[in-house]
Amino acid sequence: MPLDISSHTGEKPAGRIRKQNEKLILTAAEKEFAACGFKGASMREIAARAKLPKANIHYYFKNKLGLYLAVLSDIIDLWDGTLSNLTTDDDAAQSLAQYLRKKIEFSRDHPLASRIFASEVISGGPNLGSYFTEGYEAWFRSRTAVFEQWQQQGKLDPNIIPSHLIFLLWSSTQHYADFALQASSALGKETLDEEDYEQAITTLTHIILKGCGIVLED
Amino acid sequence: MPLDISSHTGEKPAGRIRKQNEKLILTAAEKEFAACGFKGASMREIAARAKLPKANIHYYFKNKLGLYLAVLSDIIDLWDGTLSNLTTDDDAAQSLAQYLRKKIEFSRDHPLASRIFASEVISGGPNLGSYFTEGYEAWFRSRTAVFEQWQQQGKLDPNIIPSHLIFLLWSSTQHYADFALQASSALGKETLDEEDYEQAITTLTHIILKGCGIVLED
DNA sequence: GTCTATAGAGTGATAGAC
DNA sequence: GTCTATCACTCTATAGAC
Repeated sequence: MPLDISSHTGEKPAGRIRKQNEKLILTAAEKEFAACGFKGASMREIAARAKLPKANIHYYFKNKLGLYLAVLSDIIDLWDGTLSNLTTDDDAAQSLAQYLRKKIEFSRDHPLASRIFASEVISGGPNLGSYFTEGYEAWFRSRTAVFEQWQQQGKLDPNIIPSHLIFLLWSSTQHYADFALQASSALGKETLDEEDYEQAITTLTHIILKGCGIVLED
Repeated sequence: MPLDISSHTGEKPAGRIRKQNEKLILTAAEKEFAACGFKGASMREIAARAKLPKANIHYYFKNKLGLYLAVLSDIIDLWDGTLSNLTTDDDAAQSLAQYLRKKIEFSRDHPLASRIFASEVISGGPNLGSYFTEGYEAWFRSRTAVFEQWQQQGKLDPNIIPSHLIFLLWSSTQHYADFALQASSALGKETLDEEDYEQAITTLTHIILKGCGIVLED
């Protein structure tokens, strides 16, 4: 049971209950949206998963889209702060290796988040609003710029097209969340275990760093 | 208009109409299932896309699941015959390069198929029946065996774990179908063009072959 | 083979008692 | 803040006229 810190933060008990229930609902919604997509998800099922009456969901969240966007924005917040952290100053080898590890650990620890985002993009992003239109290209260019500088400094194979390298970093790591069912089935397991994730990190890091003409000293 | 060959094949005109309508419905269903997932898709919308009355869909296909499975089995048929074609006899460099090209061209030419399969796996594969359970592990092992033989013959870096290399081949190529929206947005385009796909093939081939310790002579 | 009309279950959302 | 009861709508699927 978590420690009650409401008397220290000045929150009303009511606010505490609100946060608890919102958390319950968000967790339930995450599972349902990951399993069924936005259109396929049902508020009835979310309520059942949260073990709350259906009307309570509508008390805390305006409607289905509002709940979905709340889940999705949490996910996008998590997304930021990984690739955005890459800067030119960093050591190319260390940076790439760390990025691959972080993303695979993210796939292991937040598979539902990754799947909801993937479902949304696959279905054409009808609920992403202006996420991909406003400033996305500019942000992406600031990311490719880091790789271009590394290329100019001779730290990265100049034959590689940075944008496609980024797509490779994304796809190869997210795969362990989105296609975990296929991967575990292929390996003859119920779920991927710690060793599988470590082997994924090792193999991906090896192939991509070597393929990019980078040597990681240990 | 396609040439009428029914008098040569012995098909009844009725059979011809059946095939035409089934094709219309399957094409419409493919778009709808890719955009909404299985649960989110609606037979009403599929009928509208096919420009047929809703009841006609049920005349040609038993129910929603039957139609979905028809679409999905077409997709899985397409899937086979790519990785399955890899054999030990082949030249490792040529084989991998060809595989990457084939899969990216597949992502370009059949993005909807890739997305439907991805949606199904992401949502936990509730409609895949025994696809992942019966013989899938054995089939996958026969695929990793090819890479292991290459390793024993010194054609492939022994540090690489074959199963994770296969996951990398899958993920990096399918990404161009499933995440086409994100990729095109990042590049500031409406859709990916021929040059993008060529650059994807070039970059992926370069990184993966070099990363695997394989040199592709041209 | 085609298509209208509709049954019957499930959907998101809300009013109103507690 | 909670939750039952219900509304209006959409869903899949089918019966039955043409």
